[in-house]
Amino acid sequence: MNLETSIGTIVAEAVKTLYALEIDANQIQLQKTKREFEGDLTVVIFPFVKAARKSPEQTGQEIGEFLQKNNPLISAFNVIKGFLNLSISQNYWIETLNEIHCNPSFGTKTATEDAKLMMIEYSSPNTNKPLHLGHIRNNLLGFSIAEIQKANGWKVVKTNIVNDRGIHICKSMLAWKLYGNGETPASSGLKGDHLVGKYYVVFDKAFKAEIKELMDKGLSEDEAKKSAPLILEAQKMLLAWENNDTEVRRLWETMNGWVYEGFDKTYKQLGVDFDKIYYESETYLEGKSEVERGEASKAFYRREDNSVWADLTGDGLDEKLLLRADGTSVYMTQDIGTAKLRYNDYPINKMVYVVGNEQNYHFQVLSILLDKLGFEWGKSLVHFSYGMVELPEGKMKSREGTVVDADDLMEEMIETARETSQELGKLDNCTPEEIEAIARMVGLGSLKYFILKVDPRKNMTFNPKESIDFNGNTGPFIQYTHARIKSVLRKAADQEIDFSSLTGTDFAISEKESYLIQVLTEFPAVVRQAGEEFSPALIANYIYELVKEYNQFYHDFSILKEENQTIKQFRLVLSESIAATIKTGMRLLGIDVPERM
RNA sequence: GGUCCUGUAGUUCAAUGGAUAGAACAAGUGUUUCCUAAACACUAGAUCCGGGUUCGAUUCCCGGCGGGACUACCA
Repeated sequence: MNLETSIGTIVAEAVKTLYALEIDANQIQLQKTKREFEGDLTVVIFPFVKAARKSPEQTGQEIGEFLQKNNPLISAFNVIKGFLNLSISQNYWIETLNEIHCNPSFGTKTATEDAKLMMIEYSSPNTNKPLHLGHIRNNLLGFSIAEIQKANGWKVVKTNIVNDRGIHICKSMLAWKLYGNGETPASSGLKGDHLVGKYYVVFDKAFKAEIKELMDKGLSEDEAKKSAPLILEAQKMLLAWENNDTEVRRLWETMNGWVYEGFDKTYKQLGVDFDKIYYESETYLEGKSEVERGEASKAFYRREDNSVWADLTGDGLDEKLLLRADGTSVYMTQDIGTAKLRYNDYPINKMVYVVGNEQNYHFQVLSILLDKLGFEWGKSLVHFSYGMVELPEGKMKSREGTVVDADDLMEEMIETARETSQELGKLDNCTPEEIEAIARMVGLGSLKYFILKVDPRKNMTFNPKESIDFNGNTGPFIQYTHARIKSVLRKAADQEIDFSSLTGTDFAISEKESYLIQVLTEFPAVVRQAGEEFSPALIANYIYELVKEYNQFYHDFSILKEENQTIKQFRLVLSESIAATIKTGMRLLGIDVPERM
């Protein structure tokens, strides 16, 4: 039984005995005592004052006396206004630390044989442009959520759906064919995804020029967009693709191959991966046949122009197109097919889509459509809807060239970390490989922490110039603390001090130390909550608090110079437990922590 | 127009309905013969406006005002 439950139970007992008030133990409001007051844990008294028919102060006093008499864990108490502050005995904290220290998987669970399976879709790139800052948030959130759910005992399958077909893909193919002169990643030195992205932009420019020309000739903008030779050519190419035209298919495979090679590098650098990748080119046909099945079962209907629609007005939404008049599929069609295939492939208990909040409507509709098609899991899809990353000047727009490229950004962060390390001169006796590995850990740690510490549901601002920070509430601050603890532990090991466990428990510790243990004990609950709320930010903020507290301790107390051997051992055990928790917590965020930096 | 999200120091972020709204960066100042100063300490600075519910509201409800997203035979 943990501390909260045991205190909750005894408080419930107290109010029952004193005031004949029946209250459930987990309804008791408990909170960590604020720093400026004496105590560890606080009971909020206000809910009992009515039944007690006494002042909050008096009620608190009575409950406090009851608790102290009946629970040896409570060493002292005080009442301020309606708050009963309890001090917990030092022995409790010391023994708790020992338990934490002995538990290598503290805070996390491992999936059992019969654990439920969660599939998490994230990343979902288009093969016509390189990944940018928005994708970074998506990838980091998806990966971290997967780690967090695993730590909560789920089996997790990480999946990626690649938008590898469609008119937009044909655009870059066409531009390459027309203007590329056979350029390849090898011949140009460009990363594959960047090369293809370049031709997507080339297409857009040429297309715009054609539109302007046509408009100058008197066409309306809409007419111009529909009749520009380039777009007609792209549509022809899509049709050829759908008809398995050998030449088009070969070009498609070649260019997508370049892109995948590029994406793989980016994913690897970012430290994310997938267990199963789906491609829209392999799922869209399934979607089409599902829509046709839905039409046959009258869930959907066909219009005179031969297009297929779902009427969602009964659900408070509009009508939704599912197949175009020419029979080709749309985004929604493909997502239906992909969902079905996934449930065929895996015994999914929970399906989670990590997709930006701009697609809230899409997923609302998807869920309803799958339900209408008779899939009992349709309504249970979870859209993990996260906020956009904005730049100080507003939203990123690829066409206006204001996107922050993922590869460039990561490289920049690593370079800055490299320079900082060099300036501080702390790695002078490390090998070049070690220095490089640390620069990478710190640079990426800074970026990842910056993104993940923010509540995922909120939009966030990224300032390329100012957001790169290695001081304060940042990844490197946490990494630094870990490295510093490790350094102390190495020295202790050199001196052959045994800190494998506490040999005694009968000694006095400071408030700072017992507080640190208290913060440590919260870790499992934070991991659980982060899983329930899909929020890596909770873990990030928790670790920051732990680290900040530890740094104060480190500054004010000596570890290796402490003369009392028992206390020295205690501080080493405490430090090692904190280092382990930092490492576990950061691992849940997908951030590595170095042994030295 | 409709639906949804959002508004906290100069800036970027915190705060299960609880005590004097926390941090970090930026500004100003101090701490290194001492386990890593990428640290620690100090100073100054904020809940968009108006109602309501409550013993208590940044949080919940209603109404304004501001910002954003969606509302495509694009994905």
